[in-house]
Amino acid sequence: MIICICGPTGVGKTKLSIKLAQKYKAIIINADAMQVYKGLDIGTAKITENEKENIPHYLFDIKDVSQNYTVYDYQQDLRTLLKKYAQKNIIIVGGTGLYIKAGLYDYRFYPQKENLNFTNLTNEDLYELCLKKDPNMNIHLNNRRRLENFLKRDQEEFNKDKLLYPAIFIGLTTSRENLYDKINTRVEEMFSQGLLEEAKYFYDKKIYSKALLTGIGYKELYLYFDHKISLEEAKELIKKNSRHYAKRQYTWFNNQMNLKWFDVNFTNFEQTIKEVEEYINSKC
RNA sequence: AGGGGCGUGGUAUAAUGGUAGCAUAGGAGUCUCCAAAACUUUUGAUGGGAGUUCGAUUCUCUCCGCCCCUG
Repeated sequence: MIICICGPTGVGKTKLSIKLAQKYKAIIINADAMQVYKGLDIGTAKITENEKENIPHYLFDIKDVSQNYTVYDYQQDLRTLLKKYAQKNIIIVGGTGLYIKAGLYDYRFYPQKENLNFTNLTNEDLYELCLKKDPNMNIHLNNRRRLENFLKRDQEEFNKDKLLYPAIFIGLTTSRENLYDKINTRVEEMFSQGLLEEAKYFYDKKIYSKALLTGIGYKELYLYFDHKISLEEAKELIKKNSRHYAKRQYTWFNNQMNLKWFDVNFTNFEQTIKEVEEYINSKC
């Protein structure tokens, strides 16, 4: 049995994953694009060793921050584990919708042509080339990254909505107001737990990798260390970027995946667990 | 209390006696390897009332609110 726990950042996915793993004697697999990196602990709200309750956790801390990790890598890693532990109960938990979908659904990745150079071409040029390649492509003119990717890859048709690994999809949610409140509080907590020092460690080592320049909580502090913004501004920016991120997560989960949503009861989490368990039991 | 100044979307601002603009926050969306990413789209405003005027957010009066100075 595969249970997949989704939802926006800060809603309580990790907590639920432990409870369900205990109940179903399951292993836990990470589905968060940033928690794969070693050392990004406080800023990614990664589960601590103590909190793991001796439950086996996979795909956490598997990469050095200076390494790049992509959705393609994740798909491979996840599927390897799904095969290896096919006889076990598995809980996949994380907020990176694309990773989850690419892993469980029929996504196919093909090698890209590295010899192409688009630097002399305008967006309009790229757009024309894309249309020539496929008149039905629907990438927006301004989305240069996607246009370039589209030209770098030749791919067969496939059905991205075909589920290869049947799973029970659980979505945790709460009111937007409540969630934004949680996010703001959590950022404050991260700072009191030492987020600043965590980021400074990598900054002092002059590591400017993808993980640190795109990870929320790190990229903003890098701006602070570079004296581009104040600490207070960095903190507010982290909160704002987290809110934006949560919003995009909702858009993805609502429109790209089919989840069973559960409204989290923060004052009585046991109640939420009970509801989720009842749903899982009804599905198997 | 007296004198002066200022009130424009949630916030910060622009402009005008004739369709109130921009940014940001907020909402919605797209989605095949940077996804904690990239991109698209959109709801909101002239403090209240009265007057002058064909027409007032703009000019006048008044009330309310905020700020500064004096006491």
